[in-house]
Amino acid sequence: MTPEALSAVLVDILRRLQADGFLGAGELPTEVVVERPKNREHGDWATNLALQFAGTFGLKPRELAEKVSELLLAAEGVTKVDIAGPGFINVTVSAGAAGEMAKTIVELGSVFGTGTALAGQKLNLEFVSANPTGPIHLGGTRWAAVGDSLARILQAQGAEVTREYYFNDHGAQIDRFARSLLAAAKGEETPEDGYAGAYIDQIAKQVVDGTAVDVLNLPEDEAQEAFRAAGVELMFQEIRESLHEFGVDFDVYFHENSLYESGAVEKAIERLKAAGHMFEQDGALWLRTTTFGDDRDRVVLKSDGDAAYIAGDLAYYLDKRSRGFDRCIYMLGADHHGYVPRMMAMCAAFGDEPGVNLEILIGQMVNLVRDGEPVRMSKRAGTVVTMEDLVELVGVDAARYALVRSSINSSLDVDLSVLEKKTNDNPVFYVQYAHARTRQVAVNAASLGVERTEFAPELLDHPSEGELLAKLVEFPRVMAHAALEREPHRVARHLEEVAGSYHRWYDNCRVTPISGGEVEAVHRTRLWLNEATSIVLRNGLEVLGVSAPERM
RNA sequence: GCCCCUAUAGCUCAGGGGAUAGAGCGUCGCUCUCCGGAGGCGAAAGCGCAGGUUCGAAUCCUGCUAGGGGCGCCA
Repeated sequence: MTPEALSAVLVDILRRLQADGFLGAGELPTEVVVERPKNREHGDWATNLALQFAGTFGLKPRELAEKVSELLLAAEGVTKVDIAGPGFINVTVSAGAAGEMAKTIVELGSVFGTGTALAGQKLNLEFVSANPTGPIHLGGTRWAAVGDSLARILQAQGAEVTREYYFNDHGAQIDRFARSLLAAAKGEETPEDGYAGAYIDQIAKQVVDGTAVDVLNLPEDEAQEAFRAAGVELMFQEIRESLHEFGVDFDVYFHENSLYESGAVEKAIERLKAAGHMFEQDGALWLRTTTFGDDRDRVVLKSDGDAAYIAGDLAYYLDKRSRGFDRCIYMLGADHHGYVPRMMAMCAAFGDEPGVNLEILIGQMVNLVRDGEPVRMSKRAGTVVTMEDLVELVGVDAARYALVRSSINSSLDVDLSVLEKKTNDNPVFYVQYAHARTRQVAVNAASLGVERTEFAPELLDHPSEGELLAKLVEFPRVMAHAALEREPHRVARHLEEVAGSYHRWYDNCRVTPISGGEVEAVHRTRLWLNEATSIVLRNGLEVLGVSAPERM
């Protein structure tokens, strides 16, 4: 029995009580909260409906609870109903009713855990968007892991999702990057405000080697342009490759520069002018973001005529909307949170609804730690950790899992000393091991002639089976919740619980008979449960971008 | 000064207003007669402080303290 089914039964009971006159006039809920009690001894499911709705009908919670309990006890599959505390209703279902889910899950297979919570929505999810002036660092790596998993989770709820990377190949930083490359190629010192590091030397060399003309002897500005064009392209390729190795492939790599070349920036500005949201002051053109709650207005075109960074964002947002995205989700690092009010103001200035058409997720920083002591990331000290470094140290699975299993609202500490030891104290192994175990149990079962030829759910009556089933049944709700709240870490945490329940079950209930024993119905039935667990772990790991190994 | 995030076990982190606050790692015991011990069982150990709302607060609100981040005609 699923919690949804139980909820429906309870709603029906309330309706009957109202029809009978036990409940007076009042609005009935269309669904009620059915939860798994923390304490297993309280039953399989619990509902607080009596506490929630008794007041509506002028009853005491316990009065309502008792009446509901009476009727609930008659429902199919329900074996016991208790009232606890102020009015909780605890429900125990028969082993058969609970066990039935094992078969349902197996039959649903990869579909189990998907839903329709976001059906029909066309979402644009922009994440990483790291500048093409260097490799992706630890912070960007976190957004890659979280963003990609979120995309998968949103898709599993029926949303049409486009993964997008905004490529800032316009502006002063790119000029600095180009000057740095040129200086490196000439063997000169890194310019002030420039970029340094082994990768700069490498790319500089690649540009020199890959260009037909003698770039080093071109006039300064032409040489810089040559290094800009070729260097950005090389950096771009490198970033794309790193992401691909990490299991993250974007549908769209959007080039900021294209917005200027196509005239989209001017059009966006014209539109805001026409709407009366722009004004000139001190020789610059401003967007009056204070109209929409920002704490100060923002310059769009600087007094020297150059565009400020936000100019590109205006055009970019309009571009996304014109491509049919109902909702544009941006993932930004905490160092850019101050950008949120002006973005929301921009959204409103275009006549859209902030928080709906434009949604911004702020992720906190990743800190580097060594032996418990914070380490400042510094190129000079050699403590910069890139996506590639992390993958090399711990592998994609462990890296992605570690980065996705925490809420983005919390800053994350990554301990270098732990990574360097390549220890196995990462929870990903706990989950992966459970999956591998389900597969090996299946292999073993097959070799001993245990098959899923029959299914007698009432035999799944061990407490550890009830616990495991309850965890498996919760999976679709966890997935839906993760999608709606944009919180992929919930899936990882749930898998850890499933793995724990599975391990406990494994220690208590054998799928294959001990040597010499007969294969019985209970073994064949347990094989269904083993398979159901396998499916949940696999489906969950899939959306996290982590492999589900057959063996480890 | 203003804005955002955070404060939960020795460490890293979970905890959609509900019952006895959880996991991994670490520490200390126990557990292999047969499906993988990368497992299981048990123990010690915790909600920063002070108010408020509520039948009920780790969760919501206010203040304080501490930590991280941000407040450009930079990107």
